[in-house]
Amino acid sequence: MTRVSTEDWVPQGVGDLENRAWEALRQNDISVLVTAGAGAGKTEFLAQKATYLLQTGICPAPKRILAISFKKDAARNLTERVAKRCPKDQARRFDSMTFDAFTKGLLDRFRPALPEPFNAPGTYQIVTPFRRDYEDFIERHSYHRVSAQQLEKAIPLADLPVDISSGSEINRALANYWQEQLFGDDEISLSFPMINRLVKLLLQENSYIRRALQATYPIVFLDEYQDTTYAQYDMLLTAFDGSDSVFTAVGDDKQRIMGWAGAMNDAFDQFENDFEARRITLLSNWRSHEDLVRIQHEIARRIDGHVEQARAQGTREIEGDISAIWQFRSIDEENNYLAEWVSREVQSGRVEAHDVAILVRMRADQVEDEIAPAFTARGLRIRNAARSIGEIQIQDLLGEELTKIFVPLLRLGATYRSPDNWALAQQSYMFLEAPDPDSDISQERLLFKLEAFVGQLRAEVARSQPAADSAEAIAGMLLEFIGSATLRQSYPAYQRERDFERVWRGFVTLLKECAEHSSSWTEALDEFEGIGQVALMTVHKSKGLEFHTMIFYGLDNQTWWSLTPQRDEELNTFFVAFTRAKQRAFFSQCVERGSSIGWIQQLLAPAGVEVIDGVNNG
DNA sequence: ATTCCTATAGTTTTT
DNA sequence: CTATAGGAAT
Repeated sequence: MTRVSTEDWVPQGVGDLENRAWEALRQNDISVLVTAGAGAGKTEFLAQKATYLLQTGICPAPKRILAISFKKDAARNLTERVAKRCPKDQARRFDSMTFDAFTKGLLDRFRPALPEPFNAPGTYQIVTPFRRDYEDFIERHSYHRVSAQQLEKAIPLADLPVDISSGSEINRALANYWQEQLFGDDEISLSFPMINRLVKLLLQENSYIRRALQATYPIVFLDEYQDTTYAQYDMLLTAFDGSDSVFTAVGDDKQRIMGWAGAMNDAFDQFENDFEARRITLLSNWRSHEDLVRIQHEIARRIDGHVEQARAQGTREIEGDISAIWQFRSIDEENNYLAEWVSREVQSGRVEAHDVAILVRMRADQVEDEIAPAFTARGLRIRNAARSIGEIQIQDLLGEELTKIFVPLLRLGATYRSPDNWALAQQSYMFLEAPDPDSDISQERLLFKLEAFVGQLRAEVARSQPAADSAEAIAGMLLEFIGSATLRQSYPAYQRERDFERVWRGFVTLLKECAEHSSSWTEALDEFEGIGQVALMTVHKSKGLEFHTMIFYGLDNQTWWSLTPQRDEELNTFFVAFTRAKQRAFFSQCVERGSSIGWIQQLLAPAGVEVIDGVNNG
């Protein structure tokens, strides 16, 4: 279709790229490793590179690009950016997904092709075993020389089938564990590391599937590469063994925060060796302004003595303090001050509530209970995106296709004129029903049906006050109209009943909850979508996100017990938190919870970050 | 039976 | 950093 020559191609939707980004973009015959600090636009770079490869025909139809991210947010973000920049038929050849979605997808399609006994028939459930579960298993079978931790660590590393010929106890325990997970219960129970091992086996044993995969994807992107686990990397090597596929990995060693979950220590060196990759470092920071970048550099230098100074490209829009450590005497004092401060900032119009994030080191649910009352008292709501609604977290639920289809319909039901939602509803309905493109009549008929349904929905919404019952009834209407069979056929992720139910139940539950404490349906929907709410999440969850103002809740030696100069990954976590801020980054510390962390204060002091008495300050 | 010492684990994610 | 377990010393 619309093909552009490589010389004529220009970046889409952004001003320009920095020189090194251009260089990395034009490396198409060899693999590249793009290292760049926070806010360098690594994701945008991948979106541009995908656009370039698709538009210039370097990735010609029917070949596709595979982009692998860690988080659903990130994967979706990439899809959306490419969709915005490319015509439909090109954007459709860009497959962006998480590592786990990629492996799970392969497993779901090819499970019967696995060798015995791993092709055991029947549905499976996904489990996330805790340390306790491994301990129970070990105790039940009396493996005296094996610890729960050993077993847990061994699962993602051991190739299948587990070799028990050596007679080592850990291998016998492993083999037995697999046996039990496959045949011990009515239903097969698999954890993500287990799915990874099954897919590795599948790809290793089945050259047909492997070759098909390689032929489909001559180009592979890896986002947040620094957090790739040994198991994931091993699976990738197997999948693309002997292929000519060209890899582009982007990442930042300073943001490596998943070591505890098995992320590689030497990911960058390994990649350079295995893929004969060229390493390119980007220097810009598009997210934060100069004054913040200067502070970030102090932390970055502490993590990596050789790090290059980033070039700040963001503009400072805020007067006064842009970073400080706020100290409080009691938790009450702290909560009230923070709520008051945020409320004042929102009311003065300096920042929108949803552009403020409260980050915590751990236990977001607990912190939510602690601070929410102070915010509610001032008319602000806290959104804990990681809160679980049944078996799904709010942030994941909001990104689901089901939500994207249902929410615009609900909006139409709750308002009279809403062209945007009308367009969205029409678009997804047409996609789901897939009418004959040549038949105007069938398209018109569908539009008519949709209009009639929205009419019914409006009547129902007008008739009922927002409440749990009415919310459930209205959600039921939606599902009946769209049809669960249609939904499940249209999206591979909903094919398994389990996967669909998990999302659907989460949707209904959250809608009910929001309806219960709202006085209008519009308000309920705003709450559902998190509009006008202050985000609360762990640092780990915030990876890859950005906010106008970041407040780190609890910079004390109890919540950060492991933040010591010896544990480098903890400093990385601190760095990730700090670099989420576009304009301002504050930290709160409270004597009631623990004492201050001297060396962090000393690290930040030269950059002008002061310790301030939180209450007498304003 | 009690106290005292030392070693160790805990947090954070992915459909 | 704290909480807790287990062993040694009282």
